[in-house]
Amino acid sequence: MSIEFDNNLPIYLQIMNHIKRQIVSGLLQPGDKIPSVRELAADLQINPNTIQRTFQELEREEVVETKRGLGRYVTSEESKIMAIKKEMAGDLLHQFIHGMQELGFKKQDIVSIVKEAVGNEGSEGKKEERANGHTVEG
Amino acid sequence: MSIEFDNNLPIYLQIMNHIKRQIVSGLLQPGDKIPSVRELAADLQINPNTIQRTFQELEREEVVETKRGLGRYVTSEESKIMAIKKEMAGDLLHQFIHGMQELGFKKQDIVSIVKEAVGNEGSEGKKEERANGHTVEG
Amino acid sequence: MSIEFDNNLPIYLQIMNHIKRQIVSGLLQPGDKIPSVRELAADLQINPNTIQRTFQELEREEVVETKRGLGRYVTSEESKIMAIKKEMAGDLLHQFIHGMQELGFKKQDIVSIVKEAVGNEGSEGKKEERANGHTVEG
Amino acid sequence: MSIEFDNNLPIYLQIMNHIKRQIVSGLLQPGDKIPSVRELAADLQINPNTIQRTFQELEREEVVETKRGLGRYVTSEESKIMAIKKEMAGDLLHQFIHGMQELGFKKQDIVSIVKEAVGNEGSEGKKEERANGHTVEG
DNA sequence: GTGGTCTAGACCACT
DNA sequence: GTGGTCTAGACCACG
Repeated sequence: MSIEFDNNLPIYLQIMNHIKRQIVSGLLQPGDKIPSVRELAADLQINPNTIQRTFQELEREEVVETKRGLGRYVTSEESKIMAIKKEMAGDLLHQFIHGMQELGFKKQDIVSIVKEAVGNEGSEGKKEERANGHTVEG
Repeated sequence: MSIEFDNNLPIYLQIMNHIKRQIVSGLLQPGDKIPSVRELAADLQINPNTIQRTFQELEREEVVETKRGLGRYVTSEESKIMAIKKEMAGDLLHQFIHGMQELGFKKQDIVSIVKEAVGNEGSEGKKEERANGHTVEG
Repeated sequence: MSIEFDNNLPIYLQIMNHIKRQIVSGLLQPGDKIPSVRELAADLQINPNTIQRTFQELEREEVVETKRGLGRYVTSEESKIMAIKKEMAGDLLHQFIHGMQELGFKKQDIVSIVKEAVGNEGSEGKKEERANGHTVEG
Repeated sequence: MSIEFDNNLPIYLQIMNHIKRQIVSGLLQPGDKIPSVRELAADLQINPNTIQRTFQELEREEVVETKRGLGRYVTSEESKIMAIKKEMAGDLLHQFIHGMQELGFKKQDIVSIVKEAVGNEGSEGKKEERANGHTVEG
């Protein structure tokens, strides 16, 4: 596990999202044990306090649950996980479409840009090569 | 001009993005004068120093230029503006597709979700209700 | 650490240059921790915000890097430091030679003036007395 | 006449220096008439107030003198001009040598760098190409 | 403890 | 009027 951190967002939020994505995508299954604070802190080179905060928040959102003395586990309520998946997907979708429209793109532009992009984005590519060459009316 | 501010992101960054969107979408044309620090500060009820920082960063990105004693102006290099549009669109696109893939969506899912969404999103809707239109299997 | 401040140039720029010189000359080594904002502010009797700005600019130039919650460190990329050394030396050189030529000095004059100067400048001397050693015909 | 302005220094100072250099280098001779405020302002696209200030300062330094109703003229005291030349050259020299030493260059390095530079700098070259290829111990 | 942001209010240089 | 800088002091997030 490794994360590229973005300085404009609190680290604990970034780790939270990372874990939520792992759960939602099935990489972490309901009921799975998640790493301990110390373990994850060492792994990510992050202060344990920050990890602690991450887990607190995840618990508040009922994404993970603590079994005293045993460790922390992904919630086994699959409906909860589905709800999170919908929420996260909805956020991404809205942010994208709304953002593109603010940049002046029409709905049709957006669809075709996405179509084109999923064709190319099989291999990840460096951050700088992202803004690929399709041209749209100014 | 009015902006809904979101915590978690510095105000100066939000105003920066807002102005960049106005430029990229054509609402502010190349060579246009942009509001003065004091004017915008009063308008948005934000401290002038924060606006100053906003403009300073925009200048660093060569989006606006200062004419001493006269005010600030949108860059007249249209190629620069096009580059920013591409960059911002590319960022949105990457963030969306990458994010959706991390959530476990396949490329075809993504395309169809977008298609469906642009059909419904004529009316904006509150932030929380927006993910409801389409169903996704786990 | 103490700096003689010159008006006409912003303080934050003077401190920036001072730190860059310390790095380039080896006084601060790659990877070294640099003083904290509050520490340096107290040390130089300068407002912390001004120091903050100094460091922010140094970071933008990739001369220092921030470790969240830990402090700021001199970049460990030595090639970056060499590049800055070259840039700063090149600036000084250009400014000097260009300036002298604008004053009407020929290339040979410039070389001999420098030769003569390095001979005498072992002792520093006050700022005003320094141009007396050599005579130049109008 | 045209000047590249540097944003970190007041414009009137930059114009002052420019004129002083023209005088010192002989481009403007003792007793020559200098352009009027309006003329120079139009020429440089600068606010007349700024030019006015420039001339005031030059007069304070006795570099130019006003003949009422006739215009402004370069001082005819050649000794004054020589003094300015010495002062400006001394400033340049000190700034250069002192600066290079702060960067960690030894006196011998400085001399050889200058020697090398005057060999190449016959043609002016863009600002970026300045930091030429000679390598010096780290 | 660290840096990051924001507010409030001031002074300056330039047009 | 404009932007640029600086001070003073506050709050927050992170470790």
